[in-house]
This record gives sequence, C-alpha cells and structure tokens, in this order.
Amino acid sequence: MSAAAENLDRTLAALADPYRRRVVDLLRERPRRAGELAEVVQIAFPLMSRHLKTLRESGLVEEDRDEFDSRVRIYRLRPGPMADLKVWLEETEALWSRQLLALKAHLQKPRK
Amino acid sequence: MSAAAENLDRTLAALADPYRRRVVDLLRERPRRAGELAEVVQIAFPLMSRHLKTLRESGLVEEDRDEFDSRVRIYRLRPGPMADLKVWLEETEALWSRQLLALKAHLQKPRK
DNA sequence: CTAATAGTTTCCATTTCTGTTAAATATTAA
DNA sequence: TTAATATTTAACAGAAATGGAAACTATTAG
Repeated sequence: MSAAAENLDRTLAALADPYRRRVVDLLRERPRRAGELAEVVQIAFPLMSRHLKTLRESGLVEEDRDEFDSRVRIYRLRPGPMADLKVWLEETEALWSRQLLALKAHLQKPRK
Repeated sequence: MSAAAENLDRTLAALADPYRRRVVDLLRERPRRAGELAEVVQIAFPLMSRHLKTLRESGLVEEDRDEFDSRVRIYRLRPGPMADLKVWLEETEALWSRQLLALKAHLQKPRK
C-alpha cells in the first residue's frame, strides 16, 4: 500500500474515537492546554494524555510548551492530515459523478 | 452529543479500517459484487461479508441484488456520509484560517 | 529545600475488534 | 430433486483498544 494511503488510514483511525474527535473540534477554534481539554471533554487527565499522544502520532496535532510556564503543554491542530483527507473525499466525489454520467449515458441509449 | 456528530463518528469508525477503506476505494469507481470485492482485496468471503455489514450500518454503502441472479449482491457507495464528512473538514479549514488571521493581527500590533 | 502543579507513563482488568473455520440460507442449474 | 453457487451468520480464539488507579517526571512557587 502506498505511503499516502497509510497516512490516510492513520488519520482516520485517530479521528475514529469520539473523544479524540471532540478534541479536534475544540482545537480547531484555538490551541488549548492539555488540562483544559481534559476538563472540557470531561475525562480524567491520564486518559486525555493518552488520547493526545495518539493524535500527536497521527500527525493531527502538535504540542509545545507555554512560553512562561513550561509545565503546561499547549496543543494545536496541524493542517496537513485533514487536508489530505479532504483531497481523498474530493477524488471520491469526482469518481462518483463520473459514475452518474456513465449511468445516464447508458440509460439514454438502451439498445439491448 | 448531536445526532450529526454521532453519524460523523460512525462514518469515521467505518472508514478507519484499511480493508474497509480499500473497499470504498474500489466502489467509488463502480458498484461491485461482494465476491469480487473479496477477491480483489484478497480476504476471505466471511470476513468481507462482515466488513460490508459494518459499512452498510454506517450508511456508507448500500446493497442490492443482481436483477438476473438474486444470489449475487451488488454493493454501491452512498454519497451522504462522505459529503457530511467533507462539510466537517471544510468547517475545520474555515476555523483554521480564522485562527491564522487572528494570529497575524496579534503579531502586527505587539503593544504588550 | 519542600510542597504544589501540570502532565505523562505504567500496570491491569475489561471490552471490543479481527480473522478463521464450520454451518446455514437462499437461489439457480442440472 | 439434487447439486452447485453466492453470500451470510455463528462460534471461537487471539489481538488490540479503552479506561481507571497509582506511580513518576519536570517545573515553578514558597
């Protein structure tokens, strides 16, 4: 399988968990601290920490430290993986409408 | 959680498996028989059957019988779920570029 | 130096997901 | 009718993901 396809699969796997998708929903508004994410999503810190790790490994988010207090970690969305996913969806749409055209052509000359 | 969000989660969960995503890749070209999918993807019939069930339950594909031999089941893609996913990605993009604008504005007047 | 804070990592039990093999169902062919 | 075909369902074992609790690390505050 191509590397691009594998990346897509990892992106989809990371997004497939409701908590993680919720995190992405929050991060697309603005970057947030790990603890803030845990509070808003209402799950225990260690659990959030592990979900964030999964998201990091998929490339969907990145972490950096607060510039004044380096205990706090700030998570932000990375645009690449979701952009790739969108490309795949657009390809699907294109192939889909080609199917419709073919079907239409087929129905218009039903000389069986 | 909203019904729309739950549907998105089910769509993502269905797409998160490499075999199932491969099936979607094949179906976007044209509808295919269950057996054909199993052969092309190179997995056993029963396994393919269950993956197809998962895809069906997520709304990504639908099944109908061949008009001349109703033993064979033909699977085709349904456009709705992926269209919804695309909408979500576009929302993400929009919020993302809003973040960039805010950041830029912030940097241009650094009167701290 | 000591305590408090922010998060992460480890360990474990439980649930869920995979894939295999065998049996079942439905439909067509002989 | 009987046999063959296309596919699904059931039963089961192993793998992987999930979540909780406790321990650990790093950094800042007192």
